[in-house]
Amino acid sequence: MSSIRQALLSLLAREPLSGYDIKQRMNNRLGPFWKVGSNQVYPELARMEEEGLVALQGIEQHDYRPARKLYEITEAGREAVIRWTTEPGGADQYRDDFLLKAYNSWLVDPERMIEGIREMKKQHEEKLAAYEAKVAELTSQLAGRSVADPLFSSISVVEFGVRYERLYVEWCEELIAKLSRREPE
Amino acid sequence: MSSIRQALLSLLAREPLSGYDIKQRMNNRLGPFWKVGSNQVYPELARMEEEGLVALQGIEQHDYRPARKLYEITEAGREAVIRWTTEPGGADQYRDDFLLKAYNSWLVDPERMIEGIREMKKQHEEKLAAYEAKVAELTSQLAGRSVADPLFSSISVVEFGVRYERLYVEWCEELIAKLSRREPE
DNA sequence: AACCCCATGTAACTTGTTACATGATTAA
DNA sequence: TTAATCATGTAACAAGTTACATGGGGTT
Repeated sequence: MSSIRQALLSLLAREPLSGYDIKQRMNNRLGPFWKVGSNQVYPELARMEEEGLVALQGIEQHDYRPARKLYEITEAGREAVIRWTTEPGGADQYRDDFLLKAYNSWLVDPERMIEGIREMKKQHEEKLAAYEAKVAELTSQLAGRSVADPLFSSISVVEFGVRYERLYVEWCEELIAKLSRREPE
Repeated sequence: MSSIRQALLSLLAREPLSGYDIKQRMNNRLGPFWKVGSNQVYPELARMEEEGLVALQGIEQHDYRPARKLYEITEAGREAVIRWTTEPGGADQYRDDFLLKAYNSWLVDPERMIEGIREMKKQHEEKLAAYEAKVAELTSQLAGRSVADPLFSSISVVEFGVRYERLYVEWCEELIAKLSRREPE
């Protein structure tokens, strides 16, 4: 059930990682695609170690730095991810504050609203550019890979991101067009 | 900050409603677009009444039924929604469990994965049909409305839903195509 | 001098989910 | 008879957010 547990296991199924690594992948690599705090990562790793889903592979100690605890997934852990991945589940509900703001646009001065939409559009354009770059980067690494390589899965996910951001930007443009048609300066 | 508060106020800005009404609108009308439990609605309404954002308009008593408490938004409440709607905010992070499952698709037997994707696709197709019907229904009510009518805002939001579900279905189709190319029965 | 990076973790707080409780009426 | 609808609400739990704590080394 807990989605964070699944997220951690999904990353560890690919390579051994430390708690810090995991946090970085989630918060930076795929942009704000999935954010977590250290409070969620470290205790969850400890719990999963107790349950035998992950195991401490070793501790790296670089002179002055704090110890780096590398975790690897166990066979039980791998089975758990596979079970979760194949088990049927309902579609998640979509939720976005800005849609609620759009729902209130009738209450607000159109010019003001347009400003806000433009700002939101800009943010999604930036994400779009980042995802597009990521797809290009990953695709260039594709040469000579087996068809069962994790890279194929990664690309599909980032491609979703590209489409999503594209949709968002287009929708913003239409909203702006509708509102300006109504209120010609 | 609290998004439920904003959601309640956004609905009450259009018409007086009871807690039960609000729950219905969120959970049924726009499908699982925004789900809430009674535990969130009723206490939040009480809190907002204390703070003067909403006011009890009256209590309906239909013979045997439990009393129905109708709330209306106050001037302070309306100002609060407008303030929130126009204030700048960062893009929400997108989060969907099924994307994480797709990220794990390399781990899993392609045929099994395809089954799961088909099931997910079906669910999104149903949502798509529901949103499309909703857009048609709302559009037919448009005749003779003022350009500042809440209906225009509603349509924009549901249109987002249509596009989103469309994107999701298309992405599922591509995923299936990619996986079957790899594993011809 | 002030801040960011690495790397671990804890504490306090706010949200959201699931289940329960009441109780009459109506539809399967 | 079983379940659903209306209508309010509470209790217990799970998940997520923000802030804090440590501490040396590097960057501006």
